[in-house]
Amino acid sequence: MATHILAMLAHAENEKRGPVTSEKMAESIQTNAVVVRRLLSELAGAGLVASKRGAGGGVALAKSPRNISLLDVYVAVEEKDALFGRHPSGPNPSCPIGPLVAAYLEGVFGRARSALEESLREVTLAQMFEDLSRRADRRPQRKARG
Amino acid sequence: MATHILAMLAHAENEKRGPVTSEKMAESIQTNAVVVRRLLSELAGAGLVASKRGAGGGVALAKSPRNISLLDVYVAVEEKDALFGRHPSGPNPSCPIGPLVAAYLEGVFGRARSALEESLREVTLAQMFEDLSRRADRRPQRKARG
DNA sequence: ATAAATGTAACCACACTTGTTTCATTCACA
DNA sequence: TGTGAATGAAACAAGTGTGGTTACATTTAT
Repeated sequence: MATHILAMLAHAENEKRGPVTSEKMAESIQTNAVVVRRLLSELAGAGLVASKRGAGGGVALAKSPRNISLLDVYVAVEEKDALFGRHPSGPNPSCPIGPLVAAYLEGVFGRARSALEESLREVTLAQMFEDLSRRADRRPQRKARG
Repeated sequence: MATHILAMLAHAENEKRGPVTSEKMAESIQTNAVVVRRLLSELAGAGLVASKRGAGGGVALAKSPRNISLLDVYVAVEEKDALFGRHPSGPNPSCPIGPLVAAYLEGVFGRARSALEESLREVTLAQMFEDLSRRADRRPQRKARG
């Protein structure tokens, strides 16, 4: 959803329209405006978007889409949770291998996470937007062009 | 937890002990025996463990630990969920880029997932067990050797 | 002033996971 | 053959996380 929002903002910027309201975006994403604003709040906290309050206000990208990577989005929105589950109970003194297994898996999944983040870092919003536009052009068989 | 269980089973096999009860394992993992059995049920469904019911029964590895990869475990236990969140609402006809963004991200995250699975495939239970044993040997400063 | 818009808090609904109890079933063994 | 040990599975409670909704304070252009 966050990526969808940013894609819309990039699109708006591309067409030199003004700031977009959370209402409009919620309509497009088919969710509630507050949900959008919750995400926007996280994105704003990461410096990716800037909002203008009051009438005629709305939200726009805070940086060039060339300077926003998917990693930025990922970190802003998803980074908080552990991504891979471990068992909740703490280490058991009677079983010394418990923490060892945990550490081992942490290593394996940690490397995978790093690789994921590397590949996300290499894709910018501008890049994705361009890819998407090209793909949309190459597929005119949609019933309505909206 | 599943990996912890399998490590214990590998350990039991290594010491030529009989099948291990879910009760014992629950004690070591510090959780309920039913929780262990739930995991064991998934692992058994994947052909990784075999259980013997009745008195003197328990669970043992169904294959050599050299033929069980961490990918097998991952697939057996975690594979069902999407691992990366997408928004739940279906595609919106009024916004043609929605599904495109979703597909794009699916591509990016799909590649990451493949890379993770590749790296998991290369680590066998036997390998991990050996690494862990060596690490445990090199760290004798634990209070009790349990 | 008024209307439009964000920002935020509170609450509900839903799903998922873990933990727990309970019961049926299976099997070894005396 | 009876008893106890063990798995298998169902049902339920509790905690957590997310999305949806309402409500309201705040800001701002007109």
